[in-house]
Amino acid sequence: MRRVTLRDIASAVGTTPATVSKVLTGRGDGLISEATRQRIRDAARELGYSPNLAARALVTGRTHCIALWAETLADYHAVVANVLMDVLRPSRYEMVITDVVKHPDWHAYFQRHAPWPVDGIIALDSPHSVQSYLEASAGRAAPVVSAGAYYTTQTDYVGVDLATGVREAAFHVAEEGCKRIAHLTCRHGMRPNDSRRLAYEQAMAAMGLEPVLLVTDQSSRENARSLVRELASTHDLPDALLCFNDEMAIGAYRGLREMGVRIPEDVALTGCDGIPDTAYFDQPITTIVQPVDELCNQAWQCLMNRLDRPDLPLQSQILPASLCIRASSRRSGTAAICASAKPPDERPNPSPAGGD
Amino acid sequence: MRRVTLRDIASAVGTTPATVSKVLTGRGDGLISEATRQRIRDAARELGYSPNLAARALVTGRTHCIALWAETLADYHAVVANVLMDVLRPSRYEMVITDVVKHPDWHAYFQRHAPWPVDGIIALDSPHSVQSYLEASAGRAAPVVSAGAYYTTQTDYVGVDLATGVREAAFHVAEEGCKRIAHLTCRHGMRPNDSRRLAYEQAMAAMGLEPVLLVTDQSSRENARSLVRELASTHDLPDALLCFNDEMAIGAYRGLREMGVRIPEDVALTGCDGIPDTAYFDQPITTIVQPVDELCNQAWQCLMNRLDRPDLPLQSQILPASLCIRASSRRSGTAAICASAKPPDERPNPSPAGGD
DNA sequence: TATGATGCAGTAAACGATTACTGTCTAGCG
DNA sequence: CGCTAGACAGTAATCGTTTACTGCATCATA
Repeated sequence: MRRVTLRDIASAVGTTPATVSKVLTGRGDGLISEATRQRIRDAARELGYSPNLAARALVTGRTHCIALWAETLADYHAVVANVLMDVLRPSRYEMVITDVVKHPDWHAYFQRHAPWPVDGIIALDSPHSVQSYLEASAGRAAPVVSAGAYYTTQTDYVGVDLATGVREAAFHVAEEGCKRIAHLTCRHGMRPNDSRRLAYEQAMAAMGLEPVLLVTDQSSRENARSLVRELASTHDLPDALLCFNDEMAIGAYRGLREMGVRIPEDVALTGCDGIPDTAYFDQPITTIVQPVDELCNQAWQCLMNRLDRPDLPLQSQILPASLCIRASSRRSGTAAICASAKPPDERPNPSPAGGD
Repeated sequence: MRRVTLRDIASAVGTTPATVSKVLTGRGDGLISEATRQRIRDAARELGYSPNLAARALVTGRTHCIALWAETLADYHAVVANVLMDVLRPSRYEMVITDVVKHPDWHAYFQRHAPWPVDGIIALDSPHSVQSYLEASAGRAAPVVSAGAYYTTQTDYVGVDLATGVREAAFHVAEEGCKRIAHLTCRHGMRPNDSRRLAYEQAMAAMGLEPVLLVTDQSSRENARSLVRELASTHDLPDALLCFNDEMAIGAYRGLREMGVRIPEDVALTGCDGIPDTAYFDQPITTIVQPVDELCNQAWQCLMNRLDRPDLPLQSQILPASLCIRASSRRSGTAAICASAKPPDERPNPSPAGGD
């Protein structure tokens, strides 16, 4: 069954596609009589018309679709993706998600996708993909807004200041009586410009403590878990573990508990990002909460601005993160100190699995 | 800077857009001389050409884009989305994600999107959206493959048999000595055709035990948590809690621990879906593991089949799930019994937050 | 009765690709 | 020399919209 087109409606009503287009896009308000408008709308409904968005995109140059670039859809990234969808919903924009990082050949990928199907891109913590993209498409690219913890001057940027949170975390565990405070990070956290590691080292220096860097290959739960198990079996554990992100904190949590290590009595534990999961453990995990709602809203607004006025100077802004102190790092008996003391997943979550 | 088009390449090489198109799409193999082909390819690279996919889609009728409909991008759904992206990657297809459920006006939504930008749709546990879609678009729709736990005869279907898992779970906790075995579910789980609840009731009947249904409004962690806390405070707890899904199990876990209830000694706990999180708790949570890889592969293949041969009869298949028994339900001292004894997130997870 | 406004709707040219056809040129053959 | 086949490339229609422009009544005004 062939799709219904403007022409079909036009001939049903006895008019032309142009008129139908004007009416259906709402651009015919002073131009087409109310009677005709009504007849066209009725016919459209009756025939089950829906526009061919490819044709529309071809002529308008807009697809009403944006891309989210993230390395994966798990964990923190999934949280962001979810919020971003909430932000987009009223806007009539769709979102295509690409795990840029996993694509074996960026250049080929960009060659194919530089122009499409998106009007713009929000790149979450993907500085290298962005750079690669900008190079590959030399000015002809859909605009990019970088978001996340990695600063860039090549695109609009909405960042989160995790460094302050990490410093606070370091001081906090010190106040709780920890002496040997380690930073559990990964290869990426070891890059020269990683703000979390730098903040950790800074804080340690300020307190006159020796920094201890524990580095895994990737920031996965399993990597953190096995590293911690190894440490525990050689009795080489620090008494505080500040983790690169919540994933690593959760892996470390499990590793410690498996080895019979008590949290926080033997080892105080903190994560970073503020994903909901951290709140549900026997000892809820202290974490640095990212302002995800704000991040998504700002990134979206920024992108819309850029689409409206492509030659604005590059914008950039940094949002604050906040340390949420929970049981995993609290040795003294003080009460919870946390921006959001309750589990952070109070975001309306309307339907159950199998729902809709 | 205007985008580069076929015409630009053509005039650079001194030929026509048609020829360029043939070469660049690989359809010019016997038709265009090798010399010309080379010149065209060089020019394309040099000018930084990338095709306008809207134009291509308009004439070919294919967008090389599919939609994933899910209610959210968290939890189990995020796991599926992630795997699906892995499945899609080699195929040169993109994925747009829509949380159909949250759209306030389905009909309006479908009116806008029925045709686009997708060649097909994979609908994860979204029976109502699918139905609504099929009605709204009467045969003119992009094909849909339903996936998940809710059976439908209106589209191709790749399902997962959770019922068997639930029965096994019920028998398992009974064997562990539980007498008062409750099912913690939500409004959706109470629908007449919910296979999990039915399986639970069946198993209870088979064992001659009284079924106890605990029902929350939605399947969220927080709902489960508060319900369980209430139960604990009125000393009305069962000694086993079979949860609708892992979300509810995790919420229940937290609720129980907050109230000082021991798992599994006081209450044995099981979840459903097999999301990685369940493996990291002090008492790792028994769960029914969905074969997500298989699910995604089959759904994708099914969709591709349908696109190739639109008038094939509807296909449907059911995949088995498997009970993964962990500490949260094991009262006797037996060893782990689990298809995958290790945490289920061994799927390559190449990069850390902030990576790329 | 000319003269513009004004209100409505049609005309036709894009947008950038794909593709069925048509055409030209050369070579080979009888 | 005439004819055909094959190799190569150009022509032009098409996909379904949007939109700048033109056209035609009708009606009020000078």
